[in-house]
Amino acid sequence: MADHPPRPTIKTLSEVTGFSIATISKALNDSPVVTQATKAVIRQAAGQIGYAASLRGMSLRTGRTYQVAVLMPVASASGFEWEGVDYAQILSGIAAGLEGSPYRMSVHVVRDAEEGLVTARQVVEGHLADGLIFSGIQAQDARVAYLCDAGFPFVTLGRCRQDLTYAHVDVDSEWAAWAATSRLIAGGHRRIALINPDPRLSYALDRIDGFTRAFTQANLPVPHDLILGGDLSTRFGKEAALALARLPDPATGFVCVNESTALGALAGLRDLGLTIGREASVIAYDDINASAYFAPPLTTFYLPIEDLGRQLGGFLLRRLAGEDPATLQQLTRPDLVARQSDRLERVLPWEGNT
Amino acid sequence: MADHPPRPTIKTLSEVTGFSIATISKALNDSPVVTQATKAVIRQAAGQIGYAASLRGMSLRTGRTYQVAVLMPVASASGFEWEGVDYAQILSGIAAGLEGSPYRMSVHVVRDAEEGLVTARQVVEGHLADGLIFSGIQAQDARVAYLCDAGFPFVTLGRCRQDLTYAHVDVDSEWAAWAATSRLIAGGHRRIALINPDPRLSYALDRIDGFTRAFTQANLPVPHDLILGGDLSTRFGKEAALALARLPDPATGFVCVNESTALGALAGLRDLGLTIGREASVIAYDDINASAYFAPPLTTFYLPIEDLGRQLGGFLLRRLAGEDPATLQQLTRPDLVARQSDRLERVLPWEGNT
DNA sequence: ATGACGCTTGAAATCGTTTTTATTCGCCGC
DNA sequence: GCGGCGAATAAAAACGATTTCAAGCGTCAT
Repeated sequence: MADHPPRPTIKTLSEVTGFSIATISKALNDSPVVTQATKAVIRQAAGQIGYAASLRGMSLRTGRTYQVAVLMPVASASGFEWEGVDYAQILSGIAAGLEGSPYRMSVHVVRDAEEGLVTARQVVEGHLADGLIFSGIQAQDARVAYLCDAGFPFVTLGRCRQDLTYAHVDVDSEWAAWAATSRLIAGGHRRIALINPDPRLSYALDRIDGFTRAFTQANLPVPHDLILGGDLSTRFGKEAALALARLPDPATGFVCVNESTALGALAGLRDLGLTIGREASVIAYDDINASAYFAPPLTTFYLPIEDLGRQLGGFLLRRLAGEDPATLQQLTRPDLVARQSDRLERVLPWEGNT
Repeated sequence: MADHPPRPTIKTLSEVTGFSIATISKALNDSPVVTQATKAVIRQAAGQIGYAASLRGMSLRTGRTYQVAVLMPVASASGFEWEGVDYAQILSGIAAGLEGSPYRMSVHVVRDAEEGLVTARQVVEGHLADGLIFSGIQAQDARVAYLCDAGFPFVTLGRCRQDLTYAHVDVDSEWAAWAATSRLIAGGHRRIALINPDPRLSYALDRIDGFTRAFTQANLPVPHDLILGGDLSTRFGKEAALALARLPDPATGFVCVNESTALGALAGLRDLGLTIGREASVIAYDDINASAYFAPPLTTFYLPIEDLGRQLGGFLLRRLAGEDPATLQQLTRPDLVARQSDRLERVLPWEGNT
């Protein structure tokens, strides 16, 4: 079809300006060995003919790719169930964090942590990218260990429980679970369920820790029998809530890992004829702002994941610039968004943070 | 940190086997000029030392990048509102469609169609990828026109209304809107609202067409005043439903563009004290299977978007292999998933498809 | 015997950069 | 007047592949 004029290379620029390609290269990379006057001339000419260095050529010579690889987990639930994680927002955040840099983002879909390790290996050994971002960190995470060992720049969303120094961004799940549980305890609940993700995930353990702390602080026994782990699907939320509300000593409060499980829990409790807010309460960690429209609107702990993505991108950029990973670690607490009743009849004031 | 042995290049392989790099290259690319015996030796050696061609080198020489660029629209609604489109599923599908090929996927976040055009230009002119995939097609779509003109391989999710031949995958929105509207008409509704996306989008027009056809087929006046376009957020769904249900001659049936607007509509109608299924009915196009858990569960038209993604990837691969775009066009009808009542008191049997 | 012709393989050019090393040139000091 | 030096630029090598073209070498016809 339509063929374009060949795009200018450094050679074109060399012919136009009369300087050698070596000088051009140095000038454009702002090397101190070339005079200001020359630089000015070359830059002007470059702008004139619309020269932009070929990433291919640069890449071959320098070994850098100017790409950042993101390992995107595919929904782990079967049958295209909604899992309530808007990964697109994370990607959007990462892209925003990368903005202004020459780095582009490539996405590798991975089904689970093992496949993530394989892909990470391919990226590192095949030099497919200069840095890596991934999430779904497990308590013992082989990917983190591998990348630390390989000395490859990466940032994770989540922290593993191994003693390794690496850049990461995380939600303070221990705190969030503690706060949610405490709130339900203050609301009069004693039988509180924790609807949790896959127990291999590091933040699943964090949430159990926070859940446990809330009970021990209140001098109450920890209802270990009410902790259930599964995928993040609405279906799991519903099944879990049904099972827990049908126990001989049923759960009345539900701390859900995210909005899709919370939606499921609401559906399950409704099916049992329970009135949410009176006979049962649901509280969730919220990342997509949908709980405000549930019936009833839910009290949640909210943290927009796009912000996390932006941090991930920014951290990786700084890591690529050589910054020490020990300084690139961040833990964020979500905000409480109090909505419809998450208390039982005996309503007590809630004590605030920390 | 730990430094690896340098990974083998074609030169290493040349030294190992004794053949020249030219022969190696041809052998590995299965060129007919090299004997089977030689090929076997070279392949064996390649496997032995774990040789994999450097994409960088290949890319520089051939001009191909072995990358597919995807333009991912960032949520158009402000404030991280949920828009009910799980773009990650689309990406996952695309990756699945690309599987087995050497192509990798790079994602470019775009805020709107104009930015999409700019990015498409960059991709084409900067040779950042060999093919392009994007969605959010407008009736008059500058990106489609540009890419057709440039002769650059691409596949879109959605069709524009210009007379251009290009590869695409689409949902039959006209049919879905017709079927949903007809179903509500058959259920006794006369004041039916269409909660639609941005009217510049091609499928927004398709939906209006289907909506209109349902009324004209039933010899009823088309309620043009009940067509509202906006973003895909739950907030918009709620606001639209509130406005439409408060009219002097209020809407009783609601055909929603997706599940997040439907969730909003339910919330709005609930706020007005209306009982869904009796005083008002909501029906939606469904892509993430969440409506089953709404209160009440919604009747929807369901099409898993991951399937669409897979088609997109597969089509692009065939397009890159030189296939005629005219043969790479597909229109899929979503499946009706009948759930809780979407009828008024006067219940009529629904007439089936077509 | 010799030249042409297949058939297989090798040498060299090429893609567009960066980086190392070499060259040019003016100037200063002795 | 000449060697040396510093500053600026140029030349050449390298990155890792593909592709064009040449070379070697039997075989066969003349």
